[in-house]
Amino acid sequence: MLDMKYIRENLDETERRLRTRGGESYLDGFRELDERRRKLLKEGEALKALRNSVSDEIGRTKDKSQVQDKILEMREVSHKIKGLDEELNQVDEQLHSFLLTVPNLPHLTTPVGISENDNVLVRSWGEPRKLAFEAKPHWDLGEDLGILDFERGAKITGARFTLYRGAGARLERALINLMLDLHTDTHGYQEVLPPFMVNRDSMTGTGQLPKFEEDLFKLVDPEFFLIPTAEVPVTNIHRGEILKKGDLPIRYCAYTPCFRREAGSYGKDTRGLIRQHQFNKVELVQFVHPLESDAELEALTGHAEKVLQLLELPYRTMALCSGDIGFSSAKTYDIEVWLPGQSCYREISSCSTFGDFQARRASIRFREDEKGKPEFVHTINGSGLAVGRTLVAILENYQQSDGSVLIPSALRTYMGGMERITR
RNA sequence: GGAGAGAUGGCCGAGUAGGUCGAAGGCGCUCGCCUGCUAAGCGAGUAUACUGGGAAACCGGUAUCGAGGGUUCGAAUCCCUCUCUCUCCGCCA
Repeated sequence: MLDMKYIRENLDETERRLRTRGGESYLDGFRELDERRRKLLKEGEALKALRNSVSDEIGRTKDKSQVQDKILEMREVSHKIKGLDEELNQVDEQLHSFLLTVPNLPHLTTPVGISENDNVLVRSWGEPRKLAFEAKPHWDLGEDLGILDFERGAKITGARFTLYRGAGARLERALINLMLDLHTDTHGYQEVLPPFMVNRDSMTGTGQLPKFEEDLFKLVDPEFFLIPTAEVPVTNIHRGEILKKGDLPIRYCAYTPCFRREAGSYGKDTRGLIRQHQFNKVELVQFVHPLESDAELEALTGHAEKVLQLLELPYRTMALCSGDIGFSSAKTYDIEVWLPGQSCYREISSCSTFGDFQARRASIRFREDEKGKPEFVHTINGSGLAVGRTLVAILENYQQSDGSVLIPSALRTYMGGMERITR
């Protein structure tokens, strides 16, 4: 959520920056609602002040017969107040739900552009492997090796669900452990294991709701949502809290499964593990001082990249342009891993700073000093990494001409010493 | 699922025959005084949001005692609904 006062005072500038996201208009109607709200507020509060002081006087008068006329008068005033309050509540609600649907302002360093074609290459690491034979896509490798069972997954649940078996299941688990160990032991994150279902307030706090309900799996009674990313429960750990300056930065990492409806992507990536309704992810989440967020985003992105370096998987890091960043994001780096089976780079991590956008929605604040006013923290997060896609990258990059797959050396202890997956 | 208890400021905890309660008291914290170490003692301060005024320091108004609604001139206090927490029973990984 954007700061109402900031919008009020910088309406044109804000609108201009929002439009770099590609939409037509974002703030139509704000001015009218805002002015109407303040008018109603002023009127109602004046009447309440009157009522308070007269009621006080009535209370101090022993002989109530002397103040009968005032009681009657205040009855009228209260009636008026009630009407004004109702009107105000309506306007408030309109304004609030309006603000909840306005996306974040792009960061000043976010490249301006329309689509993913305008994203900017920041750096690349490793050489895309040239295999001496025809590379197989991971779905063929996985089925041939008997470690990925797409048919059974579809039978058990439906499309975009997969059954992992044997070394495949073990590899997924090994990756989760490798990532968690790296981030906790060397990058200084605290591991948390949050609930996988959250309530509406949590989804609103991080920005998934109210706008993107159709992307979520929802339970009806009680009304809970399956998390689409650990960002949601982990960021909401501190919803409604005022943190101490000394607490910052707070760094959490969490393994969770993620559940996404993938509405609107029918027919896209229908084969293999790339786009599933349920996938595993290790997520990095930080609560930082506003002055630190830019630097911490760089650091966090580096933490995610480190996983790929350990696994010796070639990747590149892209700065997403204003037209391609997500609703809540101010700035996003995507890390894309090279997939020889498909001869392309695919997103394996997305690292974003949200500025105070989520913190304002979720009311996560800190005090600069003991007596200071609470200020909003900045939140940043990123995948470190998407586990299923990492498994895909390993299968495709480490495949051998005989159809077997070598295990990257960093992963072997986690695989009980296994060096190669064979049929 | 059944029965009961409860939700007050950073924490603990008063306040329920409605008015002087944004809320006693204690702890914690901040600042000052005092004390030739640490400690103790004394004094003052110590919620948040919105809103009006002001360059600012700050001053005023309104709201908030789990959430929402109701009764009333007036509600932390009365009524209703909901949420959450705790205890006991049942069930269960």
